[in-house]
Amino acid sequence: MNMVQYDAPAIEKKWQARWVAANSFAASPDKTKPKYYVLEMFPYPSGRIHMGHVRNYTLGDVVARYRRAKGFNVLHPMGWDAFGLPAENAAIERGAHPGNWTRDNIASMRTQLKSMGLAYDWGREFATCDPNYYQHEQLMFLKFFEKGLAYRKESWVNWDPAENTVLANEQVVDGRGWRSGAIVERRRLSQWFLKITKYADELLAAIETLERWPERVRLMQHNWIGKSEGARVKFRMLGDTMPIDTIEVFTTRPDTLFGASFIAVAANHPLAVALGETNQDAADFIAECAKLGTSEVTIETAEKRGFDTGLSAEHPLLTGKKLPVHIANFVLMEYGTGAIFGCPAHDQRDLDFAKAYNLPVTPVVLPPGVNQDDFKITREAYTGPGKLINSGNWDGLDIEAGKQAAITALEEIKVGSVETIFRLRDWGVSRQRYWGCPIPIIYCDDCGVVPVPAKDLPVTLPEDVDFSKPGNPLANHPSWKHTSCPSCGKAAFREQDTFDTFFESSWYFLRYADPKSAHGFSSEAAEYWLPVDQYIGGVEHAVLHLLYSRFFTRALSEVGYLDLAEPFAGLMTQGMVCHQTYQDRDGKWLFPTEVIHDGDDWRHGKTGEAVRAGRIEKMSKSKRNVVDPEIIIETYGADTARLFMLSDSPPERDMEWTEAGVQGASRFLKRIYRMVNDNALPSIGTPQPTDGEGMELVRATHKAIYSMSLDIEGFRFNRAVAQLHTLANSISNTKGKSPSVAAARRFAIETLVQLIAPLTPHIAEELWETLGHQTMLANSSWPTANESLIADNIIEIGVQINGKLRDTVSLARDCTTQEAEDAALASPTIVRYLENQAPKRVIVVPNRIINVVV
RNA sequence: GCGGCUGUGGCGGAAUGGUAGACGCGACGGAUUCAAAAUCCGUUUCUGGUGACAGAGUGGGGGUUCAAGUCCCUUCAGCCGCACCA
Repeated sequence: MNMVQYDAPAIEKKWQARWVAANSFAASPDKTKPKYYVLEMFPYPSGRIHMGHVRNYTLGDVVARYRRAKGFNVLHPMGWDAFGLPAENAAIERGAHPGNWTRDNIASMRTQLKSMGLAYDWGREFATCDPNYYQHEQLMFLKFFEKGLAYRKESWVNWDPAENTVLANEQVVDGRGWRSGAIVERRRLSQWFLKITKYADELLAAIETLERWPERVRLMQHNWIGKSEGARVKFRMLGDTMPIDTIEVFTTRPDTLFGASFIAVAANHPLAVALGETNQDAADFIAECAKLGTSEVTIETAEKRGFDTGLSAEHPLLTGKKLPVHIANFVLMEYGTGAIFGCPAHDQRDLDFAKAYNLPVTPVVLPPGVNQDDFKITREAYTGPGKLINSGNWDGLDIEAGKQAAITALEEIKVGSVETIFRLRDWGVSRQRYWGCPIPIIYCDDCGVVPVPAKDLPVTLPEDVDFSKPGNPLANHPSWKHTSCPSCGKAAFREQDTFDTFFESSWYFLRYADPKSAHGFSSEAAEYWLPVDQYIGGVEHAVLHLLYSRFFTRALSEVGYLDLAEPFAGLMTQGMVCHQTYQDRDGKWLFPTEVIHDGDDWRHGKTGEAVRAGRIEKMSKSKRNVVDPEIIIETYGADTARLFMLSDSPPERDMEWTEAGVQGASRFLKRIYRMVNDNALPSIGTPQPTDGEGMELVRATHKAIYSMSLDIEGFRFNRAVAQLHTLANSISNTKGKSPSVAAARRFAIETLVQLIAPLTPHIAEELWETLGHQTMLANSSWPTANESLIADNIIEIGVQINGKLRDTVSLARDCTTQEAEDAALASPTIVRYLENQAPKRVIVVPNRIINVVV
């Protein structure tokens, strides 16, 4: 027997080199072929790949290789989301230039990715920090600006007074700067915004069309956009000394207007601000609200608190009825108009507030089946359906009719109108950072905001920057910001902010379609390749990245780049890679490599001390429950790592990385390797048997092709792997030595190698070559199942009595109902159970089940 | 608080309303070996029984159906998202 060892590293290097030599995975320029665009979310070049990347890219690679084998022109690109904060941190901490640091990281991660054997078209690779990339988004921005899709306004930022810099939200920990520990202040700065709210309705409505998106992502986007339909109502202030003469409120319940018992405004509402200037008590209360707002814990437990301004407003429909005006801590300036009318009977927050401040509670909606005299609101507001009461001539209307009546009445006297508002805010894209795409704007004392002319693009980042001083290096740079006004020629300043890095990732999938284009991408290329047929990545991008990309596609269409609404036709969100955690006696986290498994106990590999094995959690550096993909690939090979990634858990669910699981995957590959190398097989093309044991193996093979194809298309990779095991078992269990069985064995083994190729491509190519083939599997087509061979002729059917399984009978497939019934009733077991009673009814579901009802 | 997802052997997980537990991991028994690793064969949902077999079983309770892990109602637990959104 020929005992060849499975040498994964050697095999993997060999085939990776051959794929490169043959340029196997370049997308074809032939646009007459049906296309398939598979995309995995491109990585931030942190320096090393982690298991999450391995899972993500393995999933994408299976899809890409499968579609290629199915005859599609596949686009499967890879690149780098290369701007971002970690590069600046490295610069500050280690003195590395962000550009060099990023490019070094890209180089090492590219090497790591290549060792995984991913079928990428590397010819399309780019990094978003390259001016060749970001210059195009500068032009896009200018076009957005022309169309009013980009604008400038004042907005709040987190300001670290110690570092003299702006912090991102995630850099603020418990109200303090993460590095300095200084208490963060809020400051107003002029910033750039993209008008995503213009598309709020469209982005919401089009969620319906995203049929191949996970329901939960669609829901999250739905909630994020947060559409509320209601009315805007004006309340006239009473008295002459008012800072403002009307308060506008937004409500989704205009039908409860007669239940209004107070008006409440946010602490930063213009009325409150005006009052705070003259009234010390009001100012104190406002200051208190501002303080509370910063900590999240207090929001959860905060009681409803208010400040009675002593002012009042008039009810718009009840002349003379006065409503007291309060400043309330639960009213948000950012939502609606920053003011509400309180209807305590039908809103829990209003009720809590009314009880705290002794305000009247008037029920105006009567639940069905309740007597009005018995209906009292005590602890809980009633928000359910019912008929209006205490509401003048609206009494008796249901809620919907009441809303209509209210709007009509308010419109008639011009104090209100229909209003729809969204939770979605415009996208603030300014970042006070160096390592990002410069915003191509010039500020001139005379001409104001002047776009950089297209001919002057790109506005590139200066390389010679100084991170030793606090603040933004772009602002500190001696010369970069100084320029002349494109319109009048006078000395002027450049915008010193850069774009949010979500800007780059909002169109990179378009760039891949045409990565060398001088215009970002050509509309012809986009028209052929887009939308992305299958997008794969983590669910953490369910809202921001995916929503911004959907917006960008629409905005780019509006300014003439392309004609497309939705960028991603199919989306798959993968689960996290988890691992058990380990702690030593002192509670210090230990790496899995430091720990050895000793019977049921864990010990420290070096000290022998007992180790506490903890929860299985998402791999994270802080808990040290990480496994380095590079070491796995060196030890077992990329194919083993890929196979294990796919084997156990469905892709959208979290998976647990275990040593036993890796070994299981490795064992299976070795088994297949032996199967090919240790079996004396007849030559290619030996005719297949038509009966006997060989025929059974042929059938099993066709079943495997059929099921495996469906499983890959349905993202059931764990089942696809199970199909491969089943086929391998069938091959092993077929013992016959006759030529016909041997021919069947060759067919089955060849097919097994073809089927496993998208999952573990290197070993598949190697074995394909061992089997005598001259061509590469990378260029071979997917096997076709002969469906007529899939169904067995004799099938085992369960026989139930009153729905309980009692026996099985063998029947010819597609036999008549009568034959099935007769066979069932002839079964000795069934006869025994029937005890001479005649069955009441016999239900026969052909080829499935027989149920005898007694 | 609101919304969503998930609960199936020791474990990961399979099951178009139709024979629950495919496939794998682990465990146990056996073969091979001087021995071990590797490999091969077998057993493995639980309870009772040597056994044929019987009973129970998909978080709990109820319902629809000839038939429910699957559909409906209800309840519990875990996870995720949003969160004073008017």
